[in-house]
Amino acid sequence: MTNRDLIRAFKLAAQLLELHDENPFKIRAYEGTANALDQLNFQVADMDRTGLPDRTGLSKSAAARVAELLDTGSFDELTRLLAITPPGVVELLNIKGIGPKKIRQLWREAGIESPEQLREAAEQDQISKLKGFGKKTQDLILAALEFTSQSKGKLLFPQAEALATDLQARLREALRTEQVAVAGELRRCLETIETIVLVAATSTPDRGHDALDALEGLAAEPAQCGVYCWRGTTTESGVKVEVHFVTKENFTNQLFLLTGNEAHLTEALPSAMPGQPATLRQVVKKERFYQEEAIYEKVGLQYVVPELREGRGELTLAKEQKIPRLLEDTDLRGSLHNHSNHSDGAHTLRQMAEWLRDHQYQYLGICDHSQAAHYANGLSPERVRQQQQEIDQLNQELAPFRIFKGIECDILSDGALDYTPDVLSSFDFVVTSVHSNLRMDERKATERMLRAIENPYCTMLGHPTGRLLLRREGYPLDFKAIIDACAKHGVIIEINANPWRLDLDWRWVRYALDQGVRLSINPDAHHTDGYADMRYGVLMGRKGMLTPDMTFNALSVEEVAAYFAERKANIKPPLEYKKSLFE
DNA sequence: TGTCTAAAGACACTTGTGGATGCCCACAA
Repeated sequence: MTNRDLIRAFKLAAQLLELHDENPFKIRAYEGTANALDQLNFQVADMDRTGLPDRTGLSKSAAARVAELLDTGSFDELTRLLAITPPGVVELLNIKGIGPKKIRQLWREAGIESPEQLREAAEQDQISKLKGFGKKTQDLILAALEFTSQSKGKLLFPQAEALATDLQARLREALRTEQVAVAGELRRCLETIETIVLVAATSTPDRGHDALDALEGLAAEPAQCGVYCWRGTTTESGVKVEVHFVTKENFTNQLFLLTGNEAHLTEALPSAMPGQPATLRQVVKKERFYQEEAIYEKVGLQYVVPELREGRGELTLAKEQKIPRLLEDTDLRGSLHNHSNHSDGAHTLRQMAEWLRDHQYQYLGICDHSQAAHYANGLSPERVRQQQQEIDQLNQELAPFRIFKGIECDILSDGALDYTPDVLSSFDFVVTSVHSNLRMDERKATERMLRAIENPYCTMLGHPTGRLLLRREGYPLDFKAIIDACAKHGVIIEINANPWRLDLDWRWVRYALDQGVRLSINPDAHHTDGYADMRYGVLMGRKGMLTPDMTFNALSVEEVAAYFAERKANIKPPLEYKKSLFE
């Protein structure tokens, strides 16, 4: 059981207490425990139970509940609360936009006990008639239900990858072959995965079937299966699994056919002569290959890596040998946009810096939350000053490693930044992000963001849409206008590498590059473990053909320092920005 | 629930915002 699981349990208990209208202070206490656990920089499960309160700073009874969770998977109060709540009502807690109080009312007054019943009632216009609800809330509920149902049966890339790796290992063992490969969406590194596709070379597919049928957590769908194909779903997430059994000789051809999307495989080949195969699929149907490179070579194309096989113009570029050398993990020289325990991170500045230094990176950009983000312990100007002093000291000690003074500055509702210019000018760089008022329409959201981009102190745009994949839709934006403005004002755009975000969406990367906008792979790490997410950002960049020379944090520490210094030197504060005319 | 000051009982809520509804609920990390 990870800290995440513990946090989830305490949050659930708090929500259930609220649902049952219990003591508000008790609710607070449970939320407090969840928050306290969130701040820890070690896994509670690894610790000696008797030392829990001392090491975690939790109260005795909270620590006892944590111990109970670790031992039994639940605690008394949580078990009691779950027992008196219909499972469907617990499910309602996952719907964005309605909280425990509204759910209590839906349950007690309208007898709604599941998302399905809620949908029916909303569709029949019954919800809008309840006290405290109206037409808008009803529409919001329907939209949230729709989003939740669309997210069903899908996994984030890392979750799907872990599952696929496990399946791959099991199949390798069962079939006694190394030739088991991941194909499909996962091999193309899509941000969310609906079907996990594997290809296995074997002359005994029945053994593969037996192995898969015997796996716990996997349910076969016999109607969809054949001798050479096993299909089913994972019981926990509902994500589909598809395993294709092929002969050794057909392995490469099948892997190829099961990797590229339909558009990639059926796009007319730029060089096709009459009588020759007209598409990549036809090429592979006609001839047997042992290397994917040979397939492209056969038709005079540059090799196309799997993550580019989306049918978005890559074949035309391949024809002209114009697919660039794509960004790789090892190109990154530093990590910008990370948090420390000054705001809501788990590690100290020193820990965040030393981790990067010890892993051969040259610099850290620290971007704690700005003052408006109270919920995340955002920094007041005074605390900004203290943090910057600490950074100065650390920089002396850790040189040539360098910590850049940054901030994740909230973009307020009207597009203004969250500090006065004199505070903003104290940073080396400023990442601007939206964290509040996420339900704007496209016009308003775009105007708000444009105003932030035009602000001379804005160095970089953070997670542009605010989306949380499978959990929350981002606000709509006119991306073209946003990217054009970034080009005009020299603003870098982040690819937030947190697997929940992956925002800027990779589908806009090429447009940004074409406008000359540089991108930065930012993990938004709140913990040293979070740095590992940079890998997902690199994958998204690659899907958009991001090159090392257009990646801001592929620059060396000297280049980054020079860039920040020059940009700052060019800021001419407008008259009204000055604190006093007599300065 | 948990902590504090005083020995059982008082007192404490990240916070600010927006939006929908009829005065409060949900959300941001």
